[in-house]
Amino acid sequence: MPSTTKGSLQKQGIRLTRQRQILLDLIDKSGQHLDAESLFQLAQEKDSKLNRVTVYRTLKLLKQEGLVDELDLMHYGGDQHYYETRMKQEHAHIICLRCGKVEEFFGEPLQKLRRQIEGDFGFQILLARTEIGGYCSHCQVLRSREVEQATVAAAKPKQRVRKAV
Amino acid sequence: MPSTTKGSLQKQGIRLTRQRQILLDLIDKSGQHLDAESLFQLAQEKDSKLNRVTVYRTLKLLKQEGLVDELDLMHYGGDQHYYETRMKQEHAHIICLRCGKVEEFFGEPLQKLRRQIEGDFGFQILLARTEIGGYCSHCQVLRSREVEQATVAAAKPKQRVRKAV
DNA sequence: GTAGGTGCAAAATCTTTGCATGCCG
DNA sequence: CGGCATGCAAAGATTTTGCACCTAC
Repeated sequence: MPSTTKGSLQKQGIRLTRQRQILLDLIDKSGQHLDAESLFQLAQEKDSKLNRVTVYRTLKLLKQEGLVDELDLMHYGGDQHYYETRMKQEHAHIICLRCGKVEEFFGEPLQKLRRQIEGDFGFQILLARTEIGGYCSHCQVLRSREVEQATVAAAKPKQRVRKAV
Repeated sequence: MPSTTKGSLQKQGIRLTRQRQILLDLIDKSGQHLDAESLFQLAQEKDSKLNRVTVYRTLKLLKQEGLVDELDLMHYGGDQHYYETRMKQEHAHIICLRCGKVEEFFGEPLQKLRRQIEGDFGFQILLARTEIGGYCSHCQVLRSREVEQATVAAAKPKQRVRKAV
C-alpha cells in the first residue's frame, strides 16, 4: 500500500505503527482477496508477535477510512470476508462456485447503475459491491458431466459407488 | 411462500415438514430481509419447540434450491445474513448507513450487466447480488449537520460534551 | 417401514471487547 | 509525555455437527 495510503491515514491523525505498516504493505502487494486469517498468517511471518486482533482492528479501520473494500465472494470458502485495496474503478467480482476462480468485470453498466441510483433516489453512494456466482466456461462442461454421473448413480442405486473411507 | 415453492421442494423429494411449512410461510409473508434470528423468533411464536438449528438448516436448503437469496446489507446491523424470497426480477439493494432504510432498485443496467458478463466470459450466472451503501436523501442533510457538530467540538475541546455515563 | 428431518447439546468459526502495557508523534 | 495502539485473554455472535429420536411419504 503506497505512500498515498499512508498519507491519508496520517492526515486523519492515525498513527503509522510498525504493525500497521506491515499489514498495509501486505494488503497492497498480495494483490487481492485476502481474508483476515490469511493476512494474519502472512503478517506473522514478518512479526511473530503481531496479534490476530490487530489484524481485525486494522481492517476495520481501513474499511472505515474507505481504503479497502470488503467482499464475501458469495461465501465460496466459508463465511470470512475478503479485502482488497480500493480501486478508482468500480468493478464486479465474478466467482466460479466450482473452481473458485475470481474474475473482475469493469464495464459501463456499473457506472450507469451508479448514476441512475444517485439520480433516482438522490442517494449518496459510499460503498458499492456487485458479486456474481455461477460456473465459469471451463467448469460448465465439467459440471454437466458431474450432474449426469449423479443422475445415473441415482437411477441405478445398486451401482452406487462406495463412499470413500 | 406459496404453493409454487412448496411444489418445487416436493419435486426434489424434499419433505414438507410442519417446521418447514412454518418457516416457508414466514419468509414469504414477512416481506423482506429477515435474518436467521428474527425468523427463529417469529417461528417460535407458532411452535415454541422449533429449534434455531432447524432455521439454519432450512435456510441453507432454500439457498441451495435457489428459492431464497442471501444478503448482508453492507453489514449494517452486524454480521448476520438476511434472506428474501427469490424474485423473478433481479434488483439491487440500497441501504442507508445512517437510518438503515433499504430501497430496491430494478433497472436495465442490472440486466445489461448480466448479459455482458454472460457474453464476455461465457459465464453461467446462478447468483447475483448488488448492494450499495451510503446516505439516503433525508440522512445526507442530518449527516452533514452531525459532521459539522463534531468538527466544532474537536476545534474547541474545552466545550466537549461530557460522555454519557 | 425407511430415509430423511428434528431437537438438543456441544463445538467450530469468525470477530469484538476489557484492560494493562507499549510506543508514535 | 499524552493518548492512541497493541497484546493477551476472554467473551460474543453466528453457524455447524453428532447423535438419538421422530415423522412424512
